[in-house]
Amino acid sequence: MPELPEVETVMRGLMPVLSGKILQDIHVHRADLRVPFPATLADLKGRKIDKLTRRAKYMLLHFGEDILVIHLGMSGRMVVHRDMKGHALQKHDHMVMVMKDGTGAVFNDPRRFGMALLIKESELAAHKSFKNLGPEPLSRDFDGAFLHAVLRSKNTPIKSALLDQHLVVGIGNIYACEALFEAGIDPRKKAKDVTSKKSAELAKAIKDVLNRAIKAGGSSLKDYRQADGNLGYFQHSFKVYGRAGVACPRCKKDGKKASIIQKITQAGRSTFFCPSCQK
DNA sequence: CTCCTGTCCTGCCGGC
DNA sequence: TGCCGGCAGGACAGGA
Repeated sequence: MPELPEVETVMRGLMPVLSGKILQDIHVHRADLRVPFPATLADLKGRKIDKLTRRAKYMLLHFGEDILVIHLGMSGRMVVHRDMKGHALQKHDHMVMVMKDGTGAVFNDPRRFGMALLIKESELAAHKSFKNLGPEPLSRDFDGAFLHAVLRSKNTPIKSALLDQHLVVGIGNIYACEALFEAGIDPRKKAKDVTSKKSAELAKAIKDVLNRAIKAGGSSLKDYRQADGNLGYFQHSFKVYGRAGVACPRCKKDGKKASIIQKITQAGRSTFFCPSCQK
């Protein structure tokens, strides 16, 4: 679920409740996620959260040198509460953070694909989850020239390449489909065959689609929620994702007979695209 | 090495 | 209504 825009939205929602605050208590109710919670989370009690940052789809809560890294996996949520005293534990609430001022945040994850890691700031860059990550797509490091350069050696379909966090981070199944539609690129095209010109268009489409999604507060596909519990709105803007069988909005706009959005499987994941607009 | 498949887990939806 | 198969936003190990 959570791709870059959703993680960014959640992090922004957590900031006013967690940043600069003292963590009074942290309870783990269920530690056996797919990656088990570290046993040392309790060491964070009494410590201050200096700041929250994001890298790829990871949220980083900085407790001085110690960083609590949270990944939401497929179904994870972080929900803030203005008053933790009144919070009754919900199903799949695996970790609860209570701040000294009575506010708090709850990590809830039905499928338990999410994770929490405790990493020293000095060891973050060398950590296996971080050391091979590509650039942030919204940074200046990421542009058409960079994208073209990393795609050149890839024999895999462009859609699959966009999901590879070693090339560029933060793009998941939804935004890969949406960006390829926006750039007019066939998801089945080999990454190495994407031209320099098309790479530039794709880089721009990725930035645009991610920025628009962040502005909308993330998508609300299925049960995604912002940190305040509200739904995001970007799902209403999907042009192709989840729209198999529906008329392509671009074909339709051009007044011609609209093509129908197709759904195919690539590398075990669903891909949605317009067979006419995407070449 | 590169690339794809399967797997982890629960919930939900559609079909029968 | 109830059961069951299929599918879901991510990441990574393992095999070809």
